[in-house]
Amino acid sequence: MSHRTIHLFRKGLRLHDNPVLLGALCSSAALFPVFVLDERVCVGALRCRFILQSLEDLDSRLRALGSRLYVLRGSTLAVLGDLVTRWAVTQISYDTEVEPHHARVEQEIRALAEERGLHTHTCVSHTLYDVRRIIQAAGGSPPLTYRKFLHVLSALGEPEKPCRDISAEDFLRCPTPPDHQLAFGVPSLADLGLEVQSAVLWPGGETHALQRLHTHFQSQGWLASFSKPRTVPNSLLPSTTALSPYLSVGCLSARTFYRRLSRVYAQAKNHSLPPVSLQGQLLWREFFYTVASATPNFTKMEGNPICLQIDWYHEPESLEKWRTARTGFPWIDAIMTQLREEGWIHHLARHAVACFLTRGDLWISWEEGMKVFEEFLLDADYSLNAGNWMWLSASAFFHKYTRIFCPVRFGRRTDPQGQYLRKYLPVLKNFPSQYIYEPWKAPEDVQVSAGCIIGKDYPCPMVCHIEASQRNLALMRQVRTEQQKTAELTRDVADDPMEAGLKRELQEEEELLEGAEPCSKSKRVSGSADHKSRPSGWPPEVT
DNA sequence: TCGGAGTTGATTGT
DNA sequence: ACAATCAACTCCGA
Repeated sequence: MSHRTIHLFRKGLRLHDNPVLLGALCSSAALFPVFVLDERVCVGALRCRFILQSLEDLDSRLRALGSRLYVLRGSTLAVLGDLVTRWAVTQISYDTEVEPHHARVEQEIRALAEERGLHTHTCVSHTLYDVRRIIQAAGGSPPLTYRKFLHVLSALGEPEKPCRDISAEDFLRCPTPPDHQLAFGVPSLADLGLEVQSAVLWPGGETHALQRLHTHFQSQGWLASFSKPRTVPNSLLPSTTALSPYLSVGCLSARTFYRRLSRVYAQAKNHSLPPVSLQGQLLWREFFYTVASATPNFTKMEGNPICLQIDWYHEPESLEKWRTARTGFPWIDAIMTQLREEGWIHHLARHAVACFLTRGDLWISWEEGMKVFEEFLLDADYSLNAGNWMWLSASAFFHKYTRIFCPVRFGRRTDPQGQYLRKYLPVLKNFPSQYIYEPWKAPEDVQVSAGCIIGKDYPCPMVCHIEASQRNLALMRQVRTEQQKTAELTRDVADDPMEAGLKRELQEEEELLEGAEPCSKSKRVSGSADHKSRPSGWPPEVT
């Protein structure tokens, strides 16, 4: 076969372990590497910068092999339809992705191919396994706990091996047509109307990804003994690999990383295991991809069958304080600052701010937090972001909601001097360590000599953590009791519709007596005024 | 119906 | 630093 092929890059911005591109090259006399920049690529400026850098890198790696990357703007389908005609294309290749937006585009591509009589070439290479195989092996529905997930995987065996790197020879039979003009170059951030002030800590691209990977593999002992809960959320340099941004756009292949870890484990006397090991982290990624692929409305609460239905508060001002690092809790604000400026924060730091926003303190929907993370995280990912937000808000997967992170003590445990806080919140840098996690408790003279008056130079804490978390705990208990009742009713309906009807009437009567609104469709705790009111005396007067 | 497990709490004591 | 204790929820399998 000698096709004229468009290889559509979406994720998978790499030339190592890229089986679809390799396969397409083998069957092509000409191949056009294409990336379509649509508005979804430019959600946040930091991430957009990262993606543009990744495209630049891909282009220069392709150039080294005698090819070029063609970057176009518009909708994928419209761009492809146009290029197919212009370049007399006979085949389109692309990685199969599971998230709804990408799946929709794939459907459109298949329809286009059908209409124009084109070949398509595709398979999965973003995850360790094709998650459809996992779901099949699990009997049709995804496992909702990690252990069960691992159990299902044990029946599937090891993930597929990464394929060989693509070399110049692979491109020999398909030279770049001479019409690669300025029009197909990678645009700058400014071209897209975006601007970023902060320095580049995580330069995008396969080259950087492989360099970072290489550096980590110099410390094989560290890789083998890696244990996630033991890593420190507030170290000044990442205590984990921080390869997630590269994995998220496929600058680094999860299969390559996994395989290389297997080799290290084989050499090590003993090594850590999932869930805490490094391979365990890749399997967490796989876990959330699997569940997300089989759950409708995975990034929403409503219509999401695995998500607890909660009447979260609608408090735009509180949300904005959290988003812009003005909660008054240095631990929370430092993390949000690192997130906004650098685009990467440690997993446990994500726990801290997510718990604070949702079930811990503010009782604001995890969807709001998810959107903020989507805007700022370099590694923002449809499945992982939503999955972890549901986890942390105890909406799904995780149920021990009585375990609430304390926004003062959690950070202090691993950084009692508050170095991390001083770095990201310089306004607090002169506070004595004793007060730096709760500066509002510092006497006036201490505040004066630190050059930072609480309530003026740095905000007062926006809530009383003890009171808020106790109130939220009670709310959560209520939600779950209500939901349990509904579940019982639903079960009864299946058993005995008549009796269940009676029971429901009785229950509604009860609720009317209590002054609660009967709500037959979905049981939610009412976010009534007494829950919403903040304790009067708070925030404390600044003396 | 009961007991054990669930990726990583907080506090207190050694 | 590590262990025991606290107080405690949901799900699942026996």
